[in-house]
Amino acid sequence: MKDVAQRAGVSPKTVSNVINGVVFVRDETRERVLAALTELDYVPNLSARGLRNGRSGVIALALPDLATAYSAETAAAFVELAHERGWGVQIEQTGAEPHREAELISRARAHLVDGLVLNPVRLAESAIVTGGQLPPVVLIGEVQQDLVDSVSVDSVAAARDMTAALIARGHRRILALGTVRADFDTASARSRTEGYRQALAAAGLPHDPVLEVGVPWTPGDAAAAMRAHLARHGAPDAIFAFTDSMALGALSELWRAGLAVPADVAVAGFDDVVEGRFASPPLSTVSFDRRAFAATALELLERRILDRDAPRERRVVPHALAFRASTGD
Amino acid sequence: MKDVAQRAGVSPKTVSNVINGVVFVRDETRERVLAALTELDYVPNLSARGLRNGRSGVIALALPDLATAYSAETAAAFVELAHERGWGVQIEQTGAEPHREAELISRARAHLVDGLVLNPVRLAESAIVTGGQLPPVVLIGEVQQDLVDSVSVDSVAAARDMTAALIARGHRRILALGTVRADFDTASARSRTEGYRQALAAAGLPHDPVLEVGVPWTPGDAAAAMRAHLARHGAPDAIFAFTDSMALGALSELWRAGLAVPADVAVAGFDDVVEGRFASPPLSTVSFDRRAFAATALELLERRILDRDAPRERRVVPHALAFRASTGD
DNA sequence: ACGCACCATTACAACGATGTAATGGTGGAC
DNA sequence: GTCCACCATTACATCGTTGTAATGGTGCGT
Repeated sequence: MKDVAQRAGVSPKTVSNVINGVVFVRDETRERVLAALTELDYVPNLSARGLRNGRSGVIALALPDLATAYSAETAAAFVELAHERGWGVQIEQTGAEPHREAELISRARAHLVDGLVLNPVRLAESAIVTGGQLPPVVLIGEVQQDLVDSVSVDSVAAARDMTAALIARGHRRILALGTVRADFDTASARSRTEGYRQALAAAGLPHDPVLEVGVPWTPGDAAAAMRAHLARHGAPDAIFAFTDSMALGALSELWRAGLAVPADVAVAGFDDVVEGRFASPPLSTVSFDRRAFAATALELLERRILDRDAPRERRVVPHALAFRASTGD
Repeated sequence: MKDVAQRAGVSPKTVSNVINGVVFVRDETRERVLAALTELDYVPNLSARGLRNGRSGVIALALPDLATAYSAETAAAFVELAHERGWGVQIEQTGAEPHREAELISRARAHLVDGLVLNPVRLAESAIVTGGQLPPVVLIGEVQQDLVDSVSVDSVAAARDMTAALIARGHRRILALGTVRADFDTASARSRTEGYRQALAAAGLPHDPVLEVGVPWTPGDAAAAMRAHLARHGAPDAIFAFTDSMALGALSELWRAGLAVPADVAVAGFDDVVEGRFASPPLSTVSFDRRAFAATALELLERRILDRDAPRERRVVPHALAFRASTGD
């Protein structure tokens, strides 16, 4: 900046004023500075700016597992919308480990990022509970917590609705894929299991533990679990996988077993990822507006960054059921 | 830091020395400082550190479209490996637009990121060609260019190998999905189209323009194109989609048309994404080690960051063909 | 007892941008 | 002609950290 100032024959501060659009700059001066700016191909040092005014213009987005289609779509929405607000997005993977979550919060406090959008997996162990100085944080997903803002879909209602829809289509033995298991006990799994059970109860259907298949939320684990289930218990009427990703794994295994979807078994998922839309057959699923979700989270985060003491907010984004061929629609 | 120093009864610089593991610190002093550090819950200001020593410890990863399974797996590999090197990853979406690429290079020069891993889409228009002051950049993907380091898979060979494998399985009319089109002319599309043609020529098979379907690389576009093709020209013997994502779209459309895979039409993809592994039927594809790919890119980037004048390198990561049920394997 | 070497610590400046307060310069009113 | 108001610009300090050079203190050899 010093060089630019010298070239334009003004002080560094005047250059700063031009860059930041301060009003009291004579047109002639401004033009001289702008010329020098482009001639020297000046680029501001954001570390310095960040140091000076306490903002880096970067937020962090932390997801449990980046390697999934769901993460990809979520990240894309956040990056695009954050960019509109002039923010960069630093992306992080927590691997569902609380210590990684805590680490990220430290990083945020390290002023490298102005705020943090965090998708925690377990509540009790979550780093958030450790009071202390919290940077601006917005939680996304099922984990709710008293100290910070959050955005979520009503997973209980969504799972209940989808299960009810399967029941309405005449299915009785509905396998839930991805329910809570001792070694895989997440808030999302709990909500969706809860919704599933509520729908069964409401319809007066028996609750069969065999139909609750606890399994890590990956297509591979889902496929393996389905294979074991089919061998031991035969085919259910329908499968409600708690993520599209697991539903795809289930579809693959059904194909392998020579079972037709939806003729022999109906299948539904959760998330509405693109790959589900183009599955064979296309997957019925719980859908929600990813952009609206991200926009809400960013809105809360910005509010929190501007005012640390703003009242805590908990927003719920509406969901909808998308019925496609995998349930015979 | 000043507070910590005061509490420990030393100067700020000594605190800094303790934090950075400088040798000449008496054990007793170190302990006092460490105690003060934890008592005050000190977190270093990374903007200040970045300003002082010219490194932010963050790199940028720029991909054309974040909302794909391929991007997700790529990003996950980069984030994980970068984290091992102590780097954060800022993620960006270029939308295949050269001006976004140029913008990112500016950002890199703005010292918010120490380097940039860029997946450009078109060569001629790419921002890289505008000489000027370049920050440390590593290109990934097919776009090759003289000024900067790059890592890629040999797409021509890979496409040739896969096409040859389809020919070896007795297929003659092999549809290539995602070939170059006037309004969608990318380096990757060129390489793969080239490899496809080479294999046909090597086998003495005729080159039928009808079988080269130019289409944007998304499952939706692929499905639509397949539908049109099936209606007009009937089913080919096999389909070689230039991404798994398009292959999934094609599978979906074949399912819709009542065509059996692989009995009626064989299908192969490119990328080996998880969703392809669990497609119905599982997708044959061109596979490569994503982690090794990312590791190579990061290695080149680090080298470049440490030495701007290091000789330019162009690395090729090996690929392999994975044959699964979609080609009858 | 003196000086020297060596280790531990400190004072100071600098990284680059920007807020604050002060300065310089111009035009108008009386 | 003088003074004031007001606009444009500048000098200086500051954000938090760390490299450099200087300082202080201890123990050893002679």
